[in-house]
Amino acid sequence: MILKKIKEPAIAIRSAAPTMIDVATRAGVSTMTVSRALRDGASIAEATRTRIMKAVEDLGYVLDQSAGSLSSKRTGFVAALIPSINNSNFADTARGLSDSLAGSGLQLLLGYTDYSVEKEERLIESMLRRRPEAIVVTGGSHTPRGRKLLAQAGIPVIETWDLPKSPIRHVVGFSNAEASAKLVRYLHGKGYRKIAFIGGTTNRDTRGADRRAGYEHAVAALGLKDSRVISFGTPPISMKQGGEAIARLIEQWPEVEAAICVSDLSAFGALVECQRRKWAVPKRIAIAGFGDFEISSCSYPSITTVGVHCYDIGNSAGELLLRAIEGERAGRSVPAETIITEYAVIPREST
Amino acid sequence: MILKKIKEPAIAIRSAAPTMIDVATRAGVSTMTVSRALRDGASIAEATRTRIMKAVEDLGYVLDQSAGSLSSKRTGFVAALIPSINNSNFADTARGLSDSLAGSGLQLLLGYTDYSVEKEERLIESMLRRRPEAIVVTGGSHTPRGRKLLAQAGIPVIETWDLPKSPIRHVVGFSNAEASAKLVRYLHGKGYRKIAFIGGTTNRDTRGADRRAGYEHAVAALGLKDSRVISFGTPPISMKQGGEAIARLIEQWPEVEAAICVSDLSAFGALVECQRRKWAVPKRIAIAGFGDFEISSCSYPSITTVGVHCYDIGNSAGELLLRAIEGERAGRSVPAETIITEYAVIPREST
DNA sequence: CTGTTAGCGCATTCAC
DNA sequence: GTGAATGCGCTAACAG
Repeated sequence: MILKKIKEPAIAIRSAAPTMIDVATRAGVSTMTVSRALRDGASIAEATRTRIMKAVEDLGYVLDQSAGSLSSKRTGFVAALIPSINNSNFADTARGLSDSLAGSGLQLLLGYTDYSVEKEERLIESMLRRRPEAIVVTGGSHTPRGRKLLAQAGIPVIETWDLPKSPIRHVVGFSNAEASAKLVRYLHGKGYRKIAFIGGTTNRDTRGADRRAGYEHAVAALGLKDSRVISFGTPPISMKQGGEAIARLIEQWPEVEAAICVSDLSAFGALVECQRRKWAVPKRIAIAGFGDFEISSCSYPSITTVGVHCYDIGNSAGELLLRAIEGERAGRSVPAETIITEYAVIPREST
Repeated sequence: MILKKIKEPAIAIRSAAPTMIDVATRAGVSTMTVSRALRDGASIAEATRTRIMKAVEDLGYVLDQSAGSLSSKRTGFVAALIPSINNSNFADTARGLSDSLAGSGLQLLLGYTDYSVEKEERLIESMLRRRPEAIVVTGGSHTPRGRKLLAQAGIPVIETWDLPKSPIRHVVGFSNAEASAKLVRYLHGKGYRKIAFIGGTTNRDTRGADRRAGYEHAVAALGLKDSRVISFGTPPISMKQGGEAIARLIEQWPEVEAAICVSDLSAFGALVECQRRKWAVPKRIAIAGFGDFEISSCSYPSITTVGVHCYDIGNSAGELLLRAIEGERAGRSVPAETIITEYAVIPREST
């Protein structure tokens, strides 16, 4: 893995970083004036400000925000927990969140739970130690202690990507079960009757589990007698696993006409496996995914999926959170809000 | 005249979060003892500790780390800047970094530059305000001020994903130009002579620019007279753009035999476009990518690429940074280190 | 527009 | 094993 290491001699250790006092002394003002000059919006004589900025420049001074936030009781942090940083859906949500925070002076503290509520609990605690001004979590499933920590944190809490039965406070999400059911009904409308579901073995990915539940519910509601569920591995689900799963599926239920995969990544893996085995898609078997990843629009054939507006989930959460923070600051009581984001079946070539 | 502020009794309804004083009072000890109990390794009577923990539990107390770090001068932050959170290569690096930090008590402060050195400069400054104990950046290109900020920060600086000519301090990376050249030589060895390069129009993505430079250098060195470069769009490069680019390539230089794409994502887009247009890959045209994304091993045909150990870059950076932090704490002078990570051409079906 | 005073909540340092 | 005094670097609140 590591090819070679090159070491160079060390240089002298530098002296302690300059503080605001150093800047104030050099500019011949008080620290308070420096503090004002460094924020925008404060009324400062232009000459004073230039003098201060010069001192800042000369000394290479950088404001210490941890000290500032101790005093102002505003850390400028917003915490967000997502299951995985390597999943482009959640990465999009993080981007949407980050974008809506840009300009507010709030910085995102990102953590990933690896689809584990235990790891989430630990992360919640370590995040709260940083005194974030709001916290965004993925999903509505938490450990009892995690839930308690969130509820007692005294900051806006937003659960995303789901519609929890008893939300902690705010929610930005959609029903994964309903979205999945909608996909089943779409396939049914296209004439497919023997529809299977491919997902993970565990319920660690609660959204995946909800999608499976939605599938089973819809299949039953449509009077399609048998539900066919193939389970494979633990999240994060990979393309490769999707390929293995579809092979197992066809082996187990050769009559199957369509397969819904828990995400586009596994759908793509399934699609490619079909191509390798010369099973025509959608003729021999139709394939649908979930999430509208870039790959499902780019593959050949392109993959039918459910578009879930990942970016918007993050973006709306960010805006909601800004409103909530501002409201609490102004002493207003902020009502709990649930924002239901849109989703839509996107028909493509694979079905 | 003296204004007297009367403090409300502790029994008052307090919406404010409990502090260590509250815990200490409740447990009948001093704050110092609480502080010790909350860290591991301190010598505390077991009975005292249990009493304190009970008080913590009862009050729902959570340590305030921003206050702690002001006093201890250790924030527990490590800053990392990556170009994009939506690129699985950089997400892998972030994961590697985060994993190597787990257990050290250090928390990752992630920022993404959107491939812009100007945005990077702003991020460097806002990160430094948080007084991270080390900072990891992607690449060796920075604005002059960004570079100066990094150099003067007084903390370990690690540049990754590249081998800068004059590094700021530590480096964990590889030569993108050489890796790209190696891919050219591999294709040459397979008999290809008319080799093209597909990349972005700008030099914003400096790693992409290096790969193009490496391509041109290798093509010249091998005596392949013409270099064929197709440029499209700005980073982040998408699959779709790869598809458009290959169409333009074939139109412009119909004789072309092989195309190297700046990343696997554009390579995949190119591959799919060829399939749509019934251009056999690799028969009509061979395609190679860069980065060994999951998709290049999963697609059909699978895509020849350069594997670059993204996770290891982050992981090694994390370990290096832990050594450096520990060294500086111990007063040792830490020599500048350059860790060159491996890369390898991974031959697959597309060439 | 600028300065003074008084903490923010914790950990360091030294006592005991 | 525990406590008291002190200050980290900054900003709120007020005075001028």
